[in-house]
Parts: sequence; structure tokens; C-alpha cells
Amino acid sequence: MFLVSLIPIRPGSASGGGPPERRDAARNRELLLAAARELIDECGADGLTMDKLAERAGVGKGTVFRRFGSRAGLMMTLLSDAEAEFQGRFMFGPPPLGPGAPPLDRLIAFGAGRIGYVLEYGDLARAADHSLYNRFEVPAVVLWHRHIEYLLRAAGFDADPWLMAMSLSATLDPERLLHAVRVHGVSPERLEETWRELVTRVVGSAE
Amino acid sequence: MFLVSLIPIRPGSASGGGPPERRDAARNRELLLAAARELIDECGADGLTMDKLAERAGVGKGTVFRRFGSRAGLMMTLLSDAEAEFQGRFMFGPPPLGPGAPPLDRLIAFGAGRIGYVLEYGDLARAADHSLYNRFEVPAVVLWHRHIEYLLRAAGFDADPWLMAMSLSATLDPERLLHAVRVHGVSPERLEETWRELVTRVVGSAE
DNA sequence: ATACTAAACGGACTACGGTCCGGATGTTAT
DNA sequence: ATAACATCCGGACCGTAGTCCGTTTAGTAT
Repeated sequence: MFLVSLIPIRPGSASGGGPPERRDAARNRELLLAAARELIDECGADGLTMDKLAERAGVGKGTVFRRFGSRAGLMMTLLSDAEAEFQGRFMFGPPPLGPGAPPLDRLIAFGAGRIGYVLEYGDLARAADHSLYNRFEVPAVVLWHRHIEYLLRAAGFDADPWLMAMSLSATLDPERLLHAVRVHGVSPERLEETWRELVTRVVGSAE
Repeated sequence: MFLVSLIPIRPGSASGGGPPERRDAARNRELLLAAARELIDECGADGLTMDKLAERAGVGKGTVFRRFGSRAGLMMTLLSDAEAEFQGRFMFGPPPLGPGAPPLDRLIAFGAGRIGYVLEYGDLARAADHSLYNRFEVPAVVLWHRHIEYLLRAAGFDADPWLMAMSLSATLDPERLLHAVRVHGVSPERLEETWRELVTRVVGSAE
């Protein structure tokens, strides 16, 4: 089963190609991930700074950035298990999220799944999204986009599915979802219902 | 004609309430705005730093932040004329953007107007959007949201117009629009067309 | 004019993300 | 075992947004 990484750099020992990782590097990665989880437990994802992380893990700051590339890269790594699980569900899992259900049902389920994911991981998901530069070029983000585009096409939506997929993705942006829930008290059910309404109408008129 | 400021702080001598501004403060504001426009001409909006701005204007850094609150606040101030003009058009101007046209036509025109605005001001609009904290609570942003919500209701959309307006707003986010245009070569016409498609379908099925 | 006060000033300071490079370390070929 | 080499390490360093507080100054009352 092919999964697309949330992170653009080597995720460990797997993912073919290059030479294997040196043992000290692997050890430091584990130290860093453990320290990161500790810090997030104590201070929340927003309270994690790269300096604190380096100190806690007992490594230099350069090591942190060599491993993860950026703060967002670190957050993506911490989410990669959950991300892989979600990818597995919408690509190969049971309907309606996985293949087998009508495209519209899959689209609705995809949004609900993504909303649940974002609300579950909260600040972590938001921090992982804050790439600033290539926020839209992260492999996993590209995959979501292509999945939505594919479902739109499958549902018979022919007018610029690529761009419409981009617009629909915008709706699921973690920052916006969390803001709606935390500041305006919107319930997850309302979020899911609005997504359902949105995609139903976008796809529905395409028949 | 009531216009809602893009910036939450006193925009100058007008906007009643508090005591008038001291003359040195007013002079420094003008110095800063002139210096900011110069720097943006020379280095682009992304190349403007608060230190360079303070130095160029010949004032202390503290003064810059007392005036504008943040980098995003400065950018909003620089955009406030254009923003006021846009507000005037969609609230009081001629149809289809202004009142008089059917709600759906106004919605379509609003998106097209906003797309044009974002593409015209580019990095400046993006920088102004980067508040990070209360990005969604800026008065002008709230106004756009309420305008979309109002038009949705007027068009007969009854299922959670507030949240649907938020979803539709997400589509017009400067970062996304600029990314689509600059990285993926999407034309403004395609953006407008997708917006038209989106709101037509959302509103259309509501009858 | 003078004294007084509230506002504004300036720039040193902090916090943070991210970069750099000389030195240390693991891996591998001989 | 040794040498050679690629990789990794650490932490000093940088640029930037934003804060703080002792000092200065504009407006005002006398």
C-alpha cells in the first residue's frame, strides 16, 4: 500500500533510494521525537520552541533542523502516523470513505474525516500547516487535493475540477476550522453539515 | 457613508471618540507611511522589515509598533484607501456589485472584485492578511463575511449561512489565490469562473 | 512664561526560526 | 587495524517581529 508522506524528507530507514541512516542520526531522531511529545504534553504544540526541543533532547539546534527541516516539518513528522492512517482509510478503506461508494458520498466522508482529524490534533495540525513557503506543495496536501479533484471528476463535475478542488480544500484549512470551533463555538456537526451541503450542491448540479 | 476600517486602531484625525492626535505623532505617521511606500517600491512588500522602515523614516522602532500595532497592521493601513473604495463599491455602488442586482449576481461580482483586489495588491494583500492571531476578527474581514452571509440569505440559502459564508470566504484567501496564479499559472478569469460556478451552485439549489 | 501631565519617543532587549561551518563520529574499503 | 571519507553534530550566529521602560515633548492650566 503506497502512502504519501506528510514530510518531504526521508521518514526513517524505509522509503528506498538513498543510503541508510547513520545510527547516531537515528538515535537523535528518536530522542527528538520523544522530547517533542513531552514538550507538547507540557506546553502544548504552540509552546514548543526549537530551542527548548534541542535542549530537552540534549542535542544541538542544528541537529533539530537537519532532521526536520523546519518547525512545520517537525509537526508533520509527529502527525505522520495519523496521516498515514487517514490516507489508508480514504484510499483503500471501507466505503463510504474508501472506494466503492458513490463519489459524492466519498466526498462528504472525506470532509468529515478531515474535520475530525483537524479537531483531534488541533494546534498540532495547525502548526503542521504553517509552512509559509510551500504550504501547498507538501506531498500529503497535494494528495488530498488530487483526491478531491478525482472525486469531483468521478461525480461528473467537468468545469475546472482542479481549481474547484483547491477551493474546496480551502474550506478545510485547519486554522479556519479551529477558529470557528474555538472562537465561535461552532460544533463539529455544523462543520460537517456545511461541508456536506457545499459539496452536494457543487456536485449535484453537475448531472 | 459608513466604511469599516481594515485596521482596528485610529486611522488618523477622523473617526470620533478619543482625543485628537498629537502633532508629532501625526507627522511620524506620515513619515512612516511615505517611507513604507518607498521601501515597498524598492524591495517589494515582502522585503519591508520593521527595522528598515524605522530607520528610513528616522524614528525609533517602538514608534512604528505604537502606530500600527504589527507588521500586518501597517500593511492594512497602506491598503485602507483601496479597501474603503472597494467597500464603497460593494455596499453603495452600482449593480451588479452594489445593491439593485439579484443576490447571486452580487455574490459573483463580489468574488470577482475581491479576486481583482488581491491580484492587484499581491504581496501587500497577503502580508495584510497575515495577522496570525486575530486574522478573522479584523473589522473589514468581518464585514466581507457578513456581506456574503447577507447575500446568501437574500438568495434564499437557509442552511447555516454564517458558516457557509465562512467557507466561501476561505476560497478568496489571498495566499491561496496568489499561489494559484503565481505557481500554477492560473488566470484571473479561471479564478473568477470557478468562484462563479461555486456560488451559483451553492445558491442555485436553494430555490 | 512656567509648571504640569499625559502622550509619544527611541532603541536596547527578548524570543524565536533558521543558517553555517569547523570539528567529531560512524561507516567502509583495504 | 587503519585510513579515508561521507555524514552528522553542536552551538554560535543572524534576521526579524514584537516588548519595555527611562526620557523627551506636545498640549494645557495657571
